[in-house]
Amino acid sequence: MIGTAKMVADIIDNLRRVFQVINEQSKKIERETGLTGPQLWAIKIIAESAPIKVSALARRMYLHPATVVGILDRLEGHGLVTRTRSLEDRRVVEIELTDKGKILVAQSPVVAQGLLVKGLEPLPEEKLLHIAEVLEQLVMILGAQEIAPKLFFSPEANLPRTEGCYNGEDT
Amino acid sequence: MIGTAKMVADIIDNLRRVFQVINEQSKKIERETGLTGPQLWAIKIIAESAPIKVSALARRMYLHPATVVGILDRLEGHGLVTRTRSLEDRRVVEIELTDKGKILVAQSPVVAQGLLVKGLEPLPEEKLLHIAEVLEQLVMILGAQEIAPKLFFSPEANLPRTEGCYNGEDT
DNA sequence: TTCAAATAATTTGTATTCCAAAGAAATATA
DNA sequence: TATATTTCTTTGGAATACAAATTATTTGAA
Repeated sequence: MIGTAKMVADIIDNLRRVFQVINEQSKKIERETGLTGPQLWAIKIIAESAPIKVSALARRMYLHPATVVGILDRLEGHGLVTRTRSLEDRRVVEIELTDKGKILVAQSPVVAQGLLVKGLEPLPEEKLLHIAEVLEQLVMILGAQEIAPKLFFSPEANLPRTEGCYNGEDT
Repeated sequence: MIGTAKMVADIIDNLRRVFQVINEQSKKIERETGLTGPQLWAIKIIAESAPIKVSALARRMYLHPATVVGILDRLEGHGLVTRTRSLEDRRVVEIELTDKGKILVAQSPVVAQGLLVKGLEPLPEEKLLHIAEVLEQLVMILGAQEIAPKLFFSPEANLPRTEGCYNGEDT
């Protein structure tokens, strides 16, 4: 007979393992691309949403704009992104990927997401439904239903210590 | 009819949500205790294993000893830990919690682990078994079976970029 | 129209985390 | 004893992160 306590402990242990693999994958990518976690995180968001404003990027990353400026400096230094003053509103700076940046993003593997996708796809629908249900339940337990999912391989442990200070919308 | 692709995407989204809640909880604790993530992580390990050597602590945290020295400096500055030269081997420094440190650790809530435990415990065994199976499957997919689970609220995204350099055992 | 307020990005200053490399002290081994 | 190893610390450098101040621009109100 398996006790409740033991099962709860097992569940938590396995969740930890999942997280750890994901983080390790992201480290590997860091070594391969030469970019740090936040830099990679930023460039992925830019790839998704270019052209994007500095403030919008900061919001998406849950970081202070000043922090993002530094990250952008480095990405620009690597020739991966460009900054352009908007003609419509010259206070605004629009960030885009260079060709080099696009290639890097395209090449940088999908990390643990890839591992997961590859592992999940071949499973029968029935089993997938199973897994989906369980995760949904975990999310409910954590009261996380309303939180928008973010990128995985982001250094979320480095999230800012205080609440975000930019709450507006894009555009 | 629900497509495979959609279910896979949902699963990954929900994993992200779980991940994020845990990190947010840890941020909250940071604000409450006034300690940063690594500091809290360190002090928790010290609480578990005191007295612990600097090298052992570094190993447990997967950090470079030099990094741990800095963290210890700050914890010592806050009056939370003590450093004592070992009498047996005077190269060794043994770290222990002060009373203040013990109180802090005791008070600092168990974060997302607590949320999970509280949410899981009341579920029927049957359901727990379900969840446990699914997570085990995810772990298998990620090939993470052999990885020892680590603390949750640790800034694992900040793991060292290179392989660990201390491989010995405690004691 | 003019001038104050708000907005957007940046700069400056400070703290922290992280590592590598080099150093000092103690211990172990040849 | 001489050499190597272990243990911790120091030094130096890069990146992340925020707050506060700054600059340029736009918006809005008098």
